[in-house]
Amino acid sequence: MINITFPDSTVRQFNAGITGLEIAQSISPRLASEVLAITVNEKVYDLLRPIESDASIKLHKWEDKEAQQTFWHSSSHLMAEALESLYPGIKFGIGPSIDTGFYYDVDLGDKTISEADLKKIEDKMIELARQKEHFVRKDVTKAEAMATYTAKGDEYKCDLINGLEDGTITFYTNGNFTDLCRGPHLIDTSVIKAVKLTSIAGAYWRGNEKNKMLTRIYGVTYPKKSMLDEYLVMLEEAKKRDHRKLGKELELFAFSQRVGQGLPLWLPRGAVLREKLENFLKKVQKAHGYLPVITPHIGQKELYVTSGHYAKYGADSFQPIHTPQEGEEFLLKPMNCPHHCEIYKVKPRSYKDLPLRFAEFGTVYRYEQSGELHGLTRVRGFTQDDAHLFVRPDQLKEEFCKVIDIVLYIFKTLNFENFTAQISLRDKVNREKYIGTDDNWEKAENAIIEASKEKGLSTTIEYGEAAFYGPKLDFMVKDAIGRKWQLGTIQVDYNLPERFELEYTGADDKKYRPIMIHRAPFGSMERFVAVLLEHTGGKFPLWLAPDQVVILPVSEKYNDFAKKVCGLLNNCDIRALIDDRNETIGKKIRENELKRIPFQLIVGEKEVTQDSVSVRKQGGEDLGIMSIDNFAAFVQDEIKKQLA
RNA sequence: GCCGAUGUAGCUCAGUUGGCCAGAGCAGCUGAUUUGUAAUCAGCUGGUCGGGGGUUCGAAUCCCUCCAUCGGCUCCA
Repeated sequence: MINITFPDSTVRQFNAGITGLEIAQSISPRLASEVLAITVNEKVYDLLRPIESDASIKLHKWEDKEAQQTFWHSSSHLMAEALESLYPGIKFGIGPSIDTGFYYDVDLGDKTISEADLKKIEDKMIELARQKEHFVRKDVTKAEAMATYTAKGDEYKCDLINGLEDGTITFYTNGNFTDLCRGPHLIDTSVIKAVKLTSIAGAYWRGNEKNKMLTRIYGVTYPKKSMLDEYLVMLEEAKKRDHRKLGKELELFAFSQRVGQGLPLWLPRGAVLREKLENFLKKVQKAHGYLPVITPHIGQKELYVTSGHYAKYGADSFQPIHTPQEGEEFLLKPMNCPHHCEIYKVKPRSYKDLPLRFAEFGTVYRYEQSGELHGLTRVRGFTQDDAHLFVRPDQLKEEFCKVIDIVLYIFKTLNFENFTAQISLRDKVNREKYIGTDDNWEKAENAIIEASKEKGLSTTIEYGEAAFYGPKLDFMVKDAIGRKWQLGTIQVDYNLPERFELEYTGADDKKYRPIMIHRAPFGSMERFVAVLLEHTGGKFPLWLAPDQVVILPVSEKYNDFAKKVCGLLNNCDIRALIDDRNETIGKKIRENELKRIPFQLIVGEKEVTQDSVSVRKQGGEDLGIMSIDNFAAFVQDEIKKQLA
């Protein structure tokens, strides 16, 4: 007999060799029919894999990530089986589950596959799924595994097997398809009811651009047709919210081939939006003791040689600008920190001066590969809401906490309710790519971990994700339709103070080295606006909306009254404008609705007589007739509430 | 940068296998209308069909090349 511990800590005894499915059956038939995977001592198992010794377990239904991963991983094997039957001789790379769905990398030889072929593959998958094919696990020796794939002529699988340890290799078979695979898998294919192959793309074998490019087929499957439909609706919604589309429609930003790819042009409405965001953050920063600084867009090459960035990124950057006479070399600044270090150095600093917090909305230029550019989220010229804090070692944690406070305040104000923080540390093994001493790294990593804990953040730790000069804390937000975005970042840096020989004088009159914190709560103005657009679908909070109120005269007769209303509102710092085109009121309402202007004021005969306005909220809600003063007070009150 | 796809008026899109002067809706302009909560009517203007080169009697359509965009990959200080 073995002891099985359940998530609620109860312990029950079973015969050794019991399976997850049998445990579920012992609880209820319903559970047994819904369970998709089981975690045994932190490892996800097949439901039919025997459990031989004492273990703590958790059964997973669809709602659990573990169940979805198993489901999608099995789906990728199902797709592979369909592909093999439709394209004999096809070779397989890897086919994992991903956040939503799965993919499989395949080598079709001289055949090609296009979007039009996906339907055929989907149909085949459904056909195979209905045959209730069991996923059968089999332990194999390394030699056997190698022999199998050598015979099959699949060099990718051979490559994978080479990297595996003998005794840990397993095959899984479903129907006519056998795959090298660690598992786990579903019991059989019959639970896969709905299939959608979403796209095809090229992907290098093992992610290395020197290797052959394979064809990657993406797909997603669900246990119910309705779930797939829901997912497809979400995708449609995401398309509608695409910031590139909204940015164009709402006239916020544009790109010009003549100006250059990846170089956004901010249109008047976008510029207002951006200015509001900047002012909002400036106010918060002022309250937190930040000092504004301004630095040039270029700097001598020597500056970046000193900072170490030139050695690391010089070759992949915009190349130096040469002066005509003296042969000097300047670089477009790829970051603001070296400039801020020089500001630190303009005079001797005392321990009493610290922490020093230099803030700048600094525009930087980075040569991103052309295939990487994407709307406002990945550009070649962008403005960071940057600041560098120079602190004493005893202030590090406290300052870090304060920065977290600012980030949290911003997220709250902009209604990002769902966020997590990712702590990025050094790779555990591979350490040659990082600069700085082990001792300093450890101190910095601990400061981040402690500060996050103190602030009660829900964090994940990623090894190997740190910047080359220090560990960092990144904030990931979930937008209105559940997609994850990385926004703010806080980074500890022991390296630049060293390279720039930054110092302060201690109470004992000795010289000490400050620690630097890089931080950008928005990340960049471009990226933040993009995420905000997709989060809100273009319906910005009132305080941010480029135009807050539009006044719609019912006919041209009321234009003068509209002007008076507009003037009064503008005097109250409310951004109002008049739509005095010679159009029907219906058309004006429609078009201003589409511009997502928060309030529409309809003025006609009735309003003029009563010296008042009829208020329509974006979306159609009728707030009735109000005096101009009351409306202004109402708007100001709403804004105050949003910024509280 | 790599693989694949796309590029027709300011915007969204038609344009059969190469064949008269390249089309529509919206936007813009002009006029009529003076409007009450999501599109008033009419007329007009607007295009080197992404750029360049080629094949052909003839190219938006076929080929080459460059550019840009989109989906991925790699990358992201």
